[in-house]
Amino acid sequence: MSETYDFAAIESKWQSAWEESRAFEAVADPSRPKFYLLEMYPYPSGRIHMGHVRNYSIGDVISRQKRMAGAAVLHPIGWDALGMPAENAAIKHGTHPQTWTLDNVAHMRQQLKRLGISYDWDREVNTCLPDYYKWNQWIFLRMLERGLAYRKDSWVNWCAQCRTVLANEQVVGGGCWRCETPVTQKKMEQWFLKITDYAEELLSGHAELRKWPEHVLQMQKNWIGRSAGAHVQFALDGTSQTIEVFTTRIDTIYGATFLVVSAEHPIVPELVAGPKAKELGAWVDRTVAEMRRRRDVGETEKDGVDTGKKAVNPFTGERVPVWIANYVLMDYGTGAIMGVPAHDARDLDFAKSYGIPVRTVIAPPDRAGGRFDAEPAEVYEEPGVLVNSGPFDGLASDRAMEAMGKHAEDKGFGRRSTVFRLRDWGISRQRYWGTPIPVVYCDRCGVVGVPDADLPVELPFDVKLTGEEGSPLARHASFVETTCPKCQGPARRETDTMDTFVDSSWYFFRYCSPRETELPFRPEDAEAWLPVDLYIGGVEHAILHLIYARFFTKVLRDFGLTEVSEPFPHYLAQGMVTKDGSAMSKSRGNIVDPDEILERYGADALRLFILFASPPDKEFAWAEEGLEGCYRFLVRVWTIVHENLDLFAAGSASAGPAPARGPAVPIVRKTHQTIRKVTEDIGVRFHLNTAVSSIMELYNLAKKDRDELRSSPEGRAALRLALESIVRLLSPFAPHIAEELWEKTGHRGLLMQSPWPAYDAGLAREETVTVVVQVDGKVRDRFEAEADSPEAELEAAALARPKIRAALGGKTPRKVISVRNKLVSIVT
RNA sequence: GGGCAGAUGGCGGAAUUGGCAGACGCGCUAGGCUUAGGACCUAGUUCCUGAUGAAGGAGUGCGGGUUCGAGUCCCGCUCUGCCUACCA
Repeated sequence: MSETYDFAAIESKWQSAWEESRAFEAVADPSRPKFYLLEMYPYPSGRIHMGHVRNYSIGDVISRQKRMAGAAVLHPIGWDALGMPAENAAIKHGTHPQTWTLDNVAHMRQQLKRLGISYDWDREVNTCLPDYYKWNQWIFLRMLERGLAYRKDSWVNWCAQCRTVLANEQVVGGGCWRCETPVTQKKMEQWFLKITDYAEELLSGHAELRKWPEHVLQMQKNWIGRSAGAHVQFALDGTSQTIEVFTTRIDTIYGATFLVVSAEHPIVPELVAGPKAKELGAWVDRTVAEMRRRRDVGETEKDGVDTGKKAVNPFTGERVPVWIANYVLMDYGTGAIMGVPAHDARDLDFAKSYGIPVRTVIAPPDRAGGRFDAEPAEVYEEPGVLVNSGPFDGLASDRAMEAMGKHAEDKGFGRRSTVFRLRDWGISRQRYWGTPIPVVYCDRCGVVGVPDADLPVELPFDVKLTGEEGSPLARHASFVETTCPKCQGPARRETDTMDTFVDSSWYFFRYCSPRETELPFRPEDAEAWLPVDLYIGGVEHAILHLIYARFFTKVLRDFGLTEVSEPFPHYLAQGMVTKDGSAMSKSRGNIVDPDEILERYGADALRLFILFASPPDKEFAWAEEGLEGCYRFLVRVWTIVHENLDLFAAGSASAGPAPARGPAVPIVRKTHQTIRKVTEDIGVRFHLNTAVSSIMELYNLAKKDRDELRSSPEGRAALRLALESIVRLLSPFAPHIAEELWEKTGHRGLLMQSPWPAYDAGLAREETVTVVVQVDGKVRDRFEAEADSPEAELEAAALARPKIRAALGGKTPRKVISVRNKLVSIVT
């Protein structure tokens, strides 16, 4: 009798219906609460993968539910469309990066539509198009004007064979990915953004991010790496030079038995000068090369040379040897440290290898005043009490740091200070498929920003991409040759392009005014939608993307374009998609292609399964059997609704007031409980898996009781209510089948545009509860009691139970704990 | 080395505030329906003892602790995953 569940026909039918009625359009409406739901936009690599399906399904459930619950929802999508893979594909297949990218976008857009994700496609942005990247350039120019963008020398990976710069991921085992030539380091002038100006605020802003996962905040905190300490100058003996060190433990300075400068430190040439210059110079060259090569490989053996030079400890006047070593980083602190082997494991490691003396200056607090080992074998890194430290003896570490910092300031050889691990953001990329950095170089005027009126600086289409011979733009004469906007004389364009993280640092603003032509976005649109109410995406972007986006937001705020300081007050870090115990990836060959699943089971089943199998923030393990289970559930819902279509026939009113007695009571109660649970699970807890299971429970009860229910008018009304509720509650998860059943049951208008079901707390209330009775911690009996019965009544009832009397065996309870609606616990 | 997260049946997971451990789904078992089915329906399914039942005991990685009561809180471990890594 009932027609079969033809998901393919149903899904395309409703996708068209939604599109025709513009049901996903975001319309700001001051009379309704706004809800900006954002998922991380994808890189158009060619096909949607399961990670995307998961990310976007989670977001879609929440946005659909919010929309039904009355919010004005902004749920946009776009494409992170610039970047290296397009260029690599172009080199490999001889296509143009733009062709390749736009083809991919077209395919992936169809895939997302086929999944039924409720995006406002009118707001789609594509970062590889000039009307988007123009605004990268505009923002860059404003930063340039304020000194937030600047040039400095920096190292890049260089392949001498291909004569080109390589990105880190193009360096494979220290060699070029294409020709395996060993990669060397080359110094080039590059553009940087001054994110360090915002280091303190990026850290203090965490206070507002109460709805971020703790571990993500911790990761960002480590990345920013704030350390309070002091800068101290050591005079280089026999010269007027000083070497400045940074230390977080100035209290240990009496234990400094040597000084170490990084092999990359600018003072190195001076230090190696002298009789052994040749030998030392060679060591330095070798070490620098080694350090650069090993930069991303972990810890290496500590290696160093004694320069023979001495530095003077300003606290003690003591002359200590100056070493050059491979374990001191140039780009942290000052590139020089004081070596305190007794209280720093790395320094001790180094001192032991070279026979440098070790001197204890901090005693553990519990042994202060006692004996201490002058030449300890073990490092003591904790705070303690100063010994061997002249006038500072007896002070606790924290007090000493203050006193000694102040002493250094008073004497003028140091200062208390804070350093950050965070470094300025190098955005120059020597590649084609990126946003051209909008400056020109004029021999007369120097570095000149391109005037706003000349934006965008467009990427020339006619380029040859070979992967060799430097940047493609640098070889493109008509791009490079230009005139200076200031003096009209001949000038050269900058040929570097921007890091694609620039694009993603503000795209969520662009969604608010996607077609704006005067500004990156209209402040009033940003005001209407931002901040993003919920941001969902993989934790792999927890550091870089999320810090850069927070940085850009603060910069845009300082430009006066927005009032918002934190763009994402709520971030949901979605878990990995795995199969057979490891992450789905091409290299592991355990990919499941969403297209194939859509073909066999449809979008609703796929969405339902991916949401049901685990909570959004946990790992999700793919299992085909589980998917089949969800598919079968949809078939069962389809079937039970069809078998009871007569209940929805014209004239039969919607379920009236629930009967107070009789067989309909349990299903009515369960229905209201389910509505409550699903509403909370989606809107408050984000536990979409338990929302689905509670809908299944409601189905199971309806199924079990259906024959009995159908035998009375009250029962029929209750069954109808239950079935209708299942359809409505299911609609954010499996929207197509829900629309179809909504229509089949005689409703007019789109389900997704009808109100979210409301529950009645009174009808959801259980009349009786099961009370557990424990004797000495063991459950001995349970009984039904009226809900909210007073504790004294429960206690009396429990003590009267035959099983409990047996368990007590005549003993008198010493203590009875009674908890309303829960249990009675008897202690003898 | 540092940081973080996690560990619950055969599997994915549930238990929201310290109060019935194992919801829901998968898988499996038995039965029904069927020419047949990997479809559908019914019942069962943490483990152990118990012929079945009744009943009892054990049980949330390991070892302690707090509590009338611990998957949940505290202390100490083990293992797994992720991130980070000479950051002075």
